[in-house]
Amino acid sequence: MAAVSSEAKMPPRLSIKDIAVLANVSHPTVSRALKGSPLVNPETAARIRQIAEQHHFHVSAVAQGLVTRQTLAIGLAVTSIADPFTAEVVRGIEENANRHGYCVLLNDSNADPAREREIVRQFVERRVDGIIVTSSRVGALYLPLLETSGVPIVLVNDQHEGRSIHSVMVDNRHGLAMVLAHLVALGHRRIAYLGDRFGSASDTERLAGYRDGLRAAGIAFRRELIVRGDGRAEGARAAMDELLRLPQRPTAVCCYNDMSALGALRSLHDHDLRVPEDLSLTGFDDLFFAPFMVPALTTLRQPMREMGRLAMTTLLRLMRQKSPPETITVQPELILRHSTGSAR
Amino acid sequence: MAAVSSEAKMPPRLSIKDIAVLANVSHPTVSRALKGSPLVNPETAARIRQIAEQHHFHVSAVAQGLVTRQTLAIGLAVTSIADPFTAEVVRGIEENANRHGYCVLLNDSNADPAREREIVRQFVERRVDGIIVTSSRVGALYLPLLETSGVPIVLVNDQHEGRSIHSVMVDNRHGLAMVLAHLVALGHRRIAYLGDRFGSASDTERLAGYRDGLRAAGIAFRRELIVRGDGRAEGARAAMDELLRLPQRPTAVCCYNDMSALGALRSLHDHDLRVPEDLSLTGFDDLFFAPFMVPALTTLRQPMREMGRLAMTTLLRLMRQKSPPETITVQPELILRHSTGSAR
DNA sequence: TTGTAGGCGTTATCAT
DNA sequence: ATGATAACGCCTACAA
Repeated sequence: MAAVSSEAKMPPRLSIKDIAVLANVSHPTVSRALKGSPLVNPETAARIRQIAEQHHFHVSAVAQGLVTRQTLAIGLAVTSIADPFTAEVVRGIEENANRHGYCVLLNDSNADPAREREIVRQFVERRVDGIIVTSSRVGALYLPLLETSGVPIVLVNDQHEGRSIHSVMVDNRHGLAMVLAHLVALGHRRIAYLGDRFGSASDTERLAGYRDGLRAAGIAFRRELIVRGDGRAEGARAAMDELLRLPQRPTAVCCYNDMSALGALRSLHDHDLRVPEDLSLTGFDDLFFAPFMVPALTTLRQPMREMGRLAMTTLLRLMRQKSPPETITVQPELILRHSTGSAR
Repeated sequence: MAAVSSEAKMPPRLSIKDIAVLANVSHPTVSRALKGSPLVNPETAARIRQIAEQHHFHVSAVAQGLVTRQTLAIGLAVTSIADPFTAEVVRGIEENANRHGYCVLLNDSNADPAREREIVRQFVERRVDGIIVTSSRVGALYLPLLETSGVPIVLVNDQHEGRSIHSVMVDNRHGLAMVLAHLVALGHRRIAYLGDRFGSASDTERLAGYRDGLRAAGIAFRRELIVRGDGRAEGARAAMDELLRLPQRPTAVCCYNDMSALGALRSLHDHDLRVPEDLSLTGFDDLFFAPFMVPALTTLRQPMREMGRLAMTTLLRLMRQKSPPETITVQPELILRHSTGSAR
């Protein structure tokens, strides 16, 4: 019967040995020539490269990895690449990694801690030189793995309380305090916080900043002004609906992030409320759509790409030489646009 | 002077041989046990696994890759991971890849064709088992590489004219024709197209669909109703400004994509024009923010995640057995929301 | 069921 | 400047 094989006449993968015989030299020489070692005659080097090229030869990074014991690859675990915030951070990491000759192994945990652990395990199996995890809930759990495998790990926006691991994050607390100060200056006193419901550290910290702001202005904290969305538009919309059912509604609402503000704004429009005339609204992140919302959103800019770069820079240093855990905190910047105005 | 070395007492990486002596068996046995081979005594297998675990041993995927000649990794080159459309596609790919035991090597070309080529070269060097490229401008250029390296490639939304390579794409032309039909049914006759300026195939095809729609309705094509943005909000905003300077402005505007619609809407608001009362607006993609725009955007939904899955499924098949180039076309779905209404 | 031997494609360490 | 030779850590016959 006819063979079903599809590898018809797949040219048998070449190795430096093949190139070596073609060039009439030994394979170590080919190896040297191909990586531009100075200890090889320029002419023969050129000839070797010429031959390699015309045979479409590419050295095997996996063989290299085996002997050099470094793969020049880093593992990157994210909670959701479809999240614009994450995507920007990834961009910064990727860019920086590439510039330094590293490749990025991307894995999406879909916000599942168990899956996240599995991913990290796979990373060490693949012998990545370093690992970055964004918005991890289980950051601390990596410590043992880190110890035994020796693979350095850096976290971006660690969501676990109590850090004992390298990480870069934004100053959530101070950020929200700034927002509050802004709102208070506009005359607001009845200010709500539309948060997240998953008990992430960022939410906790932002809420703390909110309370700091209240305290600084001598405004009493009122439990009914705290509602919980899910960090995304749909959940925030519902949370805002809830807020609007209050006997006396707030004059300003601080959202956990821009995604939430997007959903909240939808709710306000549906209730025929005008922003900022009837109610002021703020976000956090400054995602690409913030300036295009109607009205343009006042928010806290998080230097997302820069944070990615920073994480990678930290990792590069760690891969070179390990050092004690350190958390880098970057400051958010208050971007004033048109969703906030004087209190009525 | 004190040593600066940081590799203090890094436990010397274990290999199956080490586990072998610890378990008093030969290394092939360890190898078998660790991958659950049925040809090893269950008890010894358990013992071996136990030992491996307590020593935090993880087999080296790179060594495996060297001998099995497959890395169980695929290369994924994107034009920009920060683009929400791309991010969704990546999600679908990643998800599907993982389910089948594959890892994803992500690279962002930043829309630079030269960089894209370099990335693909690096992929073959790293011996990925397959490659996916999104929105490639130079798809056809991969053909030779594909031939010589034997690495299968699948394109998502190939932007190059004349396909001779595996790819999955959306039916751009039919999509825009549907939008036109919708608008025409609402009584619009003066309909503009706000496109992209980079000569991508999607833009060309969508424009063709626009003209199809015009023709079907017996409406003459008018050059002045075609303006060019850049596929993103800012460029589209400027393009819309331009459109509004026309002596007689259109009653409806079809945007190249949702990002463009976002920018266009901003411009309309700045000109105190109401949507859809004064002007109808449509997008393409149905990104997450479309339902949250004010008014919610009527647009063509592209099954982004599904397209990613599809691309991966195709690649999986190709990695198993190569087959002649085939382009899979998916249909977009018209999502009616509130940015379109009757012509005045 | 288990062990032995050889090789996957490089780099590294010696010589020459 | 170049070559032999030995790893790197695993898998796959094949033999026992």
